Amino acid sequence: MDKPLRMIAEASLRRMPSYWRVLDEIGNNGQEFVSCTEIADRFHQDPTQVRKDLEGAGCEGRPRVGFAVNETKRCIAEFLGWNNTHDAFLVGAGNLGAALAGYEGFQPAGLTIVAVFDNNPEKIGAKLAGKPVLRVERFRNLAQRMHVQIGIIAVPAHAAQETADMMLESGIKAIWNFAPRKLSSPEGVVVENADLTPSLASLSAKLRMKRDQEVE
Amino acid sequence: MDKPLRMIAEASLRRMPSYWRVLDEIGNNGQEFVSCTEIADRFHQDPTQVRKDLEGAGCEGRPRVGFAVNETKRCIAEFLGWNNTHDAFLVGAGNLGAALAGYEGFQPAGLTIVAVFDNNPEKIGAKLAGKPVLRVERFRNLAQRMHVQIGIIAVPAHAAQETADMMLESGIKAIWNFAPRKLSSPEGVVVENADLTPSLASLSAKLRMKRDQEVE
DNA sequence: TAGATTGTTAATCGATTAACAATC
DNA sequence: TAGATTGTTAATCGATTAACAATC
Repeated sequence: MDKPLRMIAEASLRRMPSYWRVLDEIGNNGQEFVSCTEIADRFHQDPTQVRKDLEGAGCEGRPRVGFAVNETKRCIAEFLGWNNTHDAFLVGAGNLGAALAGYEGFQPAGLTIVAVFDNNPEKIGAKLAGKPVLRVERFRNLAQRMHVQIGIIAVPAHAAQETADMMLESGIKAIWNFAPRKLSSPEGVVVENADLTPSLASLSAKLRMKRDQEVE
Repeated sequence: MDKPLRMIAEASLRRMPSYWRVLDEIGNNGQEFVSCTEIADRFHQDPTQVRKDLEGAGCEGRPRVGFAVNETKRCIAEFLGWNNTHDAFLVGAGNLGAALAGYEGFQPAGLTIVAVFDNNPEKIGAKLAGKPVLRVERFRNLAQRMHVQIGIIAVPAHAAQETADMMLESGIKAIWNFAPRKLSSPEGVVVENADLTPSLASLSAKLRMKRDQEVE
């Protein structure tokens, strides 16, 4: 707010939730202050990196004392935009959609999936994790009326791009894409890919390398 | 196999599945050769990076002609360990577990979830996406008998570490962790975190920055 | 004051990008 | 041959890590 919004590194940004979680745990133990070293130790990470990351988020500590646990939690949440609650629409009522609709871990982030959309008549009208499943044709109208800004894509890969296009036409500002496909989208729209395939590739390649080493 | 196994960058590794997918598409169009530039254009990426990545995976192209589509697909699959099929055990039969058990996108990677484990008596004995749900106490014995090397964690955060410990005692060599918590594990074990929180943090922080900019 | 920890600047490291030579 | 594209080495860029000054 008072500080100029410097561009912070993507990698740094992605470490923030871990910091938040550690602070949450430490706070629940009744501890009021914590040093970067203590935070870093929990992940076998460099204390300097923690300090830099927190600085980037605009959090301030006190020399000799450390960072105030609750204040720093608030600061991270503020930085990540987790203090404003976000309503989101989810498209795709399959297995993955069901998991996302029912997942409770998004709560600290203030993310609430308020409705699910699908084009399968058998699913429409039912509930998914307590949320109504609606005809995908209703997305646009409802998104505009409710000022929903986040769209979550959990459809098969071949339908991902058209779903994204539809979302953008509906005024969606940010897309969280779980389909294994890169989306093309206009400049200025926030697109975050949550495709699991890179993670699986890393796992299996490392497992293979390990095996190859053992054979040698 | 013939080449020394150089350490390849993590980021490069994670780009491999996209290359494989593009090659798959191009191959299905009947095209036999493809240049790095053509691959790169699909992601608005640098052609040099594609070339470097493929080189790192041990794939070879032909000057003036490009990379042979099918050969390069095979090369990437080989590099990622996708030619050997992997059986995996999944622990946690909740929403997320159901999504993973039913997800078909793991097939190109040769990953098959053969059994699901849980400690909730109501779930045990049922099927999840066609796979049997078993008592978690049976994990160890079955894993050793079936030589299963990959364990997938889809339990709540507070149970993640004990699940990991149990897996490692059972001889599991690689853990794919979907719980939002870093795991501590001995050197040499492959642990890949698929926690969604960093992805969500990136999304919401960027959305907030965008909004802040518009206000100015 | 002394000492611990932050804040900040400098050095290192690695990944990405650019340049150019090799090749079919 | 000429030209397109690979293969490879060099330059740039950015992120991580180290060093040290500032501060309570």
